[in-house]
Amino acid sequence: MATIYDVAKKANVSAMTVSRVINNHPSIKEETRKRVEKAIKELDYIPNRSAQSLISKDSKLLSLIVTDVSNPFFTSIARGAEDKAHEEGFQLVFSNTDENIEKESSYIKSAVSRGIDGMLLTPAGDASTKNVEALTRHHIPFVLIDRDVEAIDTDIVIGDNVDGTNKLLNHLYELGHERIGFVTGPATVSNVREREGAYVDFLKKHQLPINENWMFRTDLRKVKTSTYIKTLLTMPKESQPTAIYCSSNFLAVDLVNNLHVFGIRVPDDISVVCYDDPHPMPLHNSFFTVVNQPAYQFGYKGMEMLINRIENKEAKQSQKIIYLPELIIRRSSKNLNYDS
Amino acid sequence: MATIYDVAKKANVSAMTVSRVINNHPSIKEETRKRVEKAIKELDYIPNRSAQSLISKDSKLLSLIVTDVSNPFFTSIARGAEDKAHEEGFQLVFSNTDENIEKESSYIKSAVSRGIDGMLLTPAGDASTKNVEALTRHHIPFVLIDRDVEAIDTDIVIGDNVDGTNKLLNHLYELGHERIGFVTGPATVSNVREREGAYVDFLKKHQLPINENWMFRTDLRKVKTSTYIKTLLTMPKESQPTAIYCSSNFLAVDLVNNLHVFGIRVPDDISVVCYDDPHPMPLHNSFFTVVNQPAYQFGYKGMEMLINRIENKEAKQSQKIIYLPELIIRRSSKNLNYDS
DNA sequence: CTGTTAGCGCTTTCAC
DNA sequence: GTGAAAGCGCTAACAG
Repeated sequence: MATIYDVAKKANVSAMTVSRVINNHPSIKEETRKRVEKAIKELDYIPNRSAQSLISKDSKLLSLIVTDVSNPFFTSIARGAEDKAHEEGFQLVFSNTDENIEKESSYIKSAVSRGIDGMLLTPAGDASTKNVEALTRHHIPFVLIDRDVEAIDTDIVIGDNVDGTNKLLNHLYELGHERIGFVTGPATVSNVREREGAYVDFLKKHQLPINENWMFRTDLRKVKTSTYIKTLLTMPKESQPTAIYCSSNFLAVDLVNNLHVFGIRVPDDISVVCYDDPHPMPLHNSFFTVVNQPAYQFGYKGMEMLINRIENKEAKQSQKIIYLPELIIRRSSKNLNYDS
Repeated sequence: MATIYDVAKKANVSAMTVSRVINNHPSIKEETRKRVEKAIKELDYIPNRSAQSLISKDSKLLSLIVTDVSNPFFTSIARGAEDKAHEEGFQLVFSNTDENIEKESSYIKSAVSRGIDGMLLTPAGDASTKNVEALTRHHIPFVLIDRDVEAIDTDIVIGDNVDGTNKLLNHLYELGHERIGFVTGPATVSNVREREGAYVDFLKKHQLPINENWMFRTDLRKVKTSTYIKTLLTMPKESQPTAIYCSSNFLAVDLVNNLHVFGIRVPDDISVVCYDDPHPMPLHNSFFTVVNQPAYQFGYKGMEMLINRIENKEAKQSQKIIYLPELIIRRSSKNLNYDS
């Protein structure tokens, strides 16, 4: 509650001198600084950032928007982002859009009104383009994470979806799987599209059967894989897929749980692999065969680029950082070659 | 970049009128409001929250401090807290203390300087008392989550550590375990202390052996359970514990991974159970037998109490909400009774 | 090395 | 119903 004037009065100096002490201005006599610091401590004075921001136009506040922190993938991104932000003296406001464009829009607006210095964003979908305009109009730098959006020109940290898909499918293929299903999200999300494209390409390249009924597209929020399973069960055994590729960890968990409900065992009856580890603290006996992305790095590196943009105001070439995912073979995928 | 004056000029009214429109003040002629809203839209005007906060003394900004969002337990707390905050029109700044009192102190200071309206805090330890003083001095309401700190009088959401410990130990006891080890964190954390106390009480009550060497206390951040395992291995097989109770999920994961390195199988050679689920999206075949707390509720309810405190400024009786944990029996605990 | 003045963008208070 | 003046807490720009 104490203001800079209270400190000034107590230390017998002007407010300006107190301000200089707070901001470590060099030209302050040692003795004066001591006196001011004493007053600050005695009054328990903490500078008011709102007042500071009003003048300096910077807030040392950053915004992090993801679709859902509960997802271990985004949790790690958040942690990486916060670590880097903290190193550089920034703080992070975080929000979950739940894949909802309107929610995203309102979060972006309130971030702008907060005077944030920059934003790290996992766009909810292609429609994010118009939401992001609010940032460009207000000259607020931002960096995209995990998902690209056409027509948005800025730095981005992203995974190689073709590489990841190939690693996963190749693994299944080597294990003898030929009928491979695909469970995925809405096509308005770039990495969903890319994974889907890579999936189709892989099947074609290896002349594996492509079956519309083996593919299932669901809302990333209200996952309903049981519908999918029911469809599969209408097919004769020999035309059901022997493996399913899920384009996200949430989907895979839901799928495996539902398969279990139907009495279908993984991997004995069917193999399931997915993108992004559902196990945030991998155990030696973790279940899922996955292709894992360096999520912490996504956040950390993205934040680094963001802060860079903030501190070097001049317009510069946009960078795209592409991380390659890593295949982790575990227990959810079964080798068909040794089937008796 | 447009200010309230730009809007005022464009709409041919005073800044005051614009302010009234923004804040939905009733006494504004419909036609004026329309005109102002049009100008706002055209100029893409977004009110400056710093300027607003400077006057109104509220920021609609809340602070959430946990030790580490990466831990699924805290991830859920964060998600619950953010959901409630969003419902009530608040935004959340989040920080990780990594169990570090100094980091906590600096985060609290910068939260105060931001003019946050309140704070949700998982205290790093008993020493948090002095950090929290900064909040009381500045009349900033706060609510504690998951860990109690003596001499801090405020609302708190917490789990019943005695109940949880008993559920876990009782489960082991029924399975025939009598030599039960304990891996835990620093005694400066309230729930660590309570779980430890309950552990000792349980053993005494059931006249089970208490062995100093079966107990291991480690730093919650740099977990080194391999030291512990080495100690156990120096003992003859028949005086090694048959089960180990870990007071947190991180500890259990580290322990099981290290046991595996030493060629000790869980649960075949030794059972391991723990507090708080390490599996954020539980699978039907998840590994750990745990006692699980409603982490999302911790965050949601804590936020509810916090906002309540903020909006009813008068001092009121502190509330303590105690949630009972739920025992989830899975595969990491083995029944000794049917041992051949 | 330190102080004075003015003003950041907004809202409170009082007029009209 | 609307506006003018003053000031929230701070710092940039100048003075001394």
